[in-house]
This record gives sequence, structure tokens and C-alpha cells, in this order.
Amino acid sequence: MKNITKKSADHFVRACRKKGLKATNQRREIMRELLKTKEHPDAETIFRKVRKRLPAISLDTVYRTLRVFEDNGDVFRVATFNDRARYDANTSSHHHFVCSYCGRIVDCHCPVLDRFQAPRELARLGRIDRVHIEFRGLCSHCQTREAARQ
Amino acid sequence: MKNITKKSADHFVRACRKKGLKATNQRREIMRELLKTKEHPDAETIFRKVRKRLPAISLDTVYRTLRVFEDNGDVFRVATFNDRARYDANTSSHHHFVCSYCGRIVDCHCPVLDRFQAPRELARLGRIDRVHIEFRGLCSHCQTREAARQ
DNA sequence: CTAAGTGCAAATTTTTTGCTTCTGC
DNA sequence: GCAGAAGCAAAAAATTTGCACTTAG
Repeated sequence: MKNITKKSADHFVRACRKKGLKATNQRREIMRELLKTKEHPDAETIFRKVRKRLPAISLDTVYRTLRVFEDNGDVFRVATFNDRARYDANTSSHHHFVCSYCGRIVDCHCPVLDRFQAPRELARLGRIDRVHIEFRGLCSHCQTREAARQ
Repeated sequence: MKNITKKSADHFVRACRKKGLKATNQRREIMRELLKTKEHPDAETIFRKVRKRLPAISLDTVYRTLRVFEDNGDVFRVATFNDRARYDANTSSHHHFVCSYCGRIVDCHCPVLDRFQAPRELARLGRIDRVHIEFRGLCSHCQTREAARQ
């Protein structure tokens, strides 16, 4: 389990300063939550978790903070499932597998994908800042369950 | 401009029958709208357009119909922009460029992308049904405008 | 004829905003 | 001390639902 050490807390403060953002407890806890999970949670989920540590936090602070993080490129809004936006604090280039049954989102790290580059001819569409590949299907978990149901 | 001929209308009826769906006027018009535009409209936009031909149609019929089409694989829900789901009736494998400034979504057709396949090692995550690559950036239109503003 | 689909209005869910109070710097 | 952030409650926006009526097959 990843421990948020004093060191990484300091890092958070420094990162905020650099961007002219105030390093509040709420922001720190929201980021901590996003960093420690691989679940790509939505605002509501983050709110419930963070509230355990910061009982006074409000849901709209979570929404606002996610937006701030998103605007600053600290967080990405990944696939929407059931109309809820879900977030990922992993800013290194990576891709996602989304289970169309349960909505689970799994990070895909693999050298083949790392090497993937936008074809040159797409440059005519505009400036490409980010490439994100989304694989949709049935996750192994749901596959097993589907097989069992037959 | 693509004309929805009597022939393609018949095709719609047959396609519905095959899936056990009723071929209603509303459904036909919604599909027609989706087929004739390249704009990846949201429910509200489709509603406004279709209403010109079917003044009695309701917004929730549009929502319901999009859902039915989505469940049947006739339509894909592509990138969400400003929290609105946007739809695409182009069911052939293709990808999207999304302008992060204006939200414009442009289809990407290119042989390099057609050849793209999910790396084998991803099979452990589950069954992959669909691969969708999303390029994010600033479209040429907004790029020009940004340059002009400087 | 009847199951599926529609319209309408109301409900729900998700996200944003206005305003006051608080706090990091 | 002050600008930026948080909390709260209310609003707005997006989507869904219950129910009575209509229609395709």
C-alpha cells in the first residue's frame, strides 16, 4: 500500500505553490485519495472516502477541486460510466480498459502502447496534446460470472 | 448531402424487425439525424433537429431511443463534453479527435489506425470488444483563433 | 389485439453557482 | 490583511421514471 509520507506531502505543497494554488487540507486529501486508489473513482466516491478523514468537507469542494486539478493537468477525466465522470491522477501516458458490464476501469501499461504515436496525417486536424486508447469489453471477472450464469 | 431514400428507409425497417424493435417514426427520424450529421450531437441537439419534422416528439423519447440504439450497438456514446453524452451512428471502427477548447469531435479515418490491434497481453484483462482511440488537443480552427488573439 | 413505444410531468441524479465565512500565505 | 478556497443551500442541467394513451406488427 502506498504511504503518503511527509515527503510526498511536502511535494504536494511545493506542486501547489508552483501553480499558485493554495495547499489546503481538502485538496491534499482529495489528491491523496486519487493517488492511492486504482479504481478511477467519481466525485461522490471520493467525497465519501475523504469525509472519513475530513468530516466537514463538502461534496461541492470535491467537484470544485477535481475541476481545478483537471484544469491544471494533475488529473484526467476518464471514461464516463453511468453518466458519472471518473478521475485518474496518473498523469503518465497510459490507457484504459473499461468493462461495459460493471464499469470497472483498469489501467493498461504496456510497451506496445507506449510506443504508439498519432499518425502524422492527423496533424491536419489540429495540435494533438494527448492520445488515449480505450478498450471496451467484458472484464475477466464479469466474464467468469457470465460463464457461471449459463 | 446524403439522402435518406425510400430504400434506406426500408433498410431501417428491416433492421428494426431483425432486432425485434418497432420501426416508429421517432426512431427513424432520430437515426436519420444521426446518420446525416458528422457533428456527434447530444440528445438535446438531436431533439431540436428532429422536432422540426416531428413537432410532437419529446426529449425523453430521444433519450430513450438513444439508449435503445446504444444497447443494440447501432450507435456509440462517444466522448462526453461538458457532461453531455454525445452520439455517433458510425458503427464502423473509427476514432476521434476531440478539441479540448470547443468540444468539436472529428472522425479519424486512417489506414494506420485501421491496422491497430489491442496488444495480446491485454487479453488477461478480459474480452476486448472494441478499441477506441481518442486524440485530444486544439483543433485547427481554435488554433487559428488562439494565434489571432496573441 | 397487445406488447412495445410515446408524451408528459414529475422525480432523480449530477454538477454548478451565489454568497458568506474562513484560511493559507 | 487579502485573495483564494471552503461550506452551505439553492439552482441548474442532464437524464430517468411512472403512468395513461397510442401504435406497429
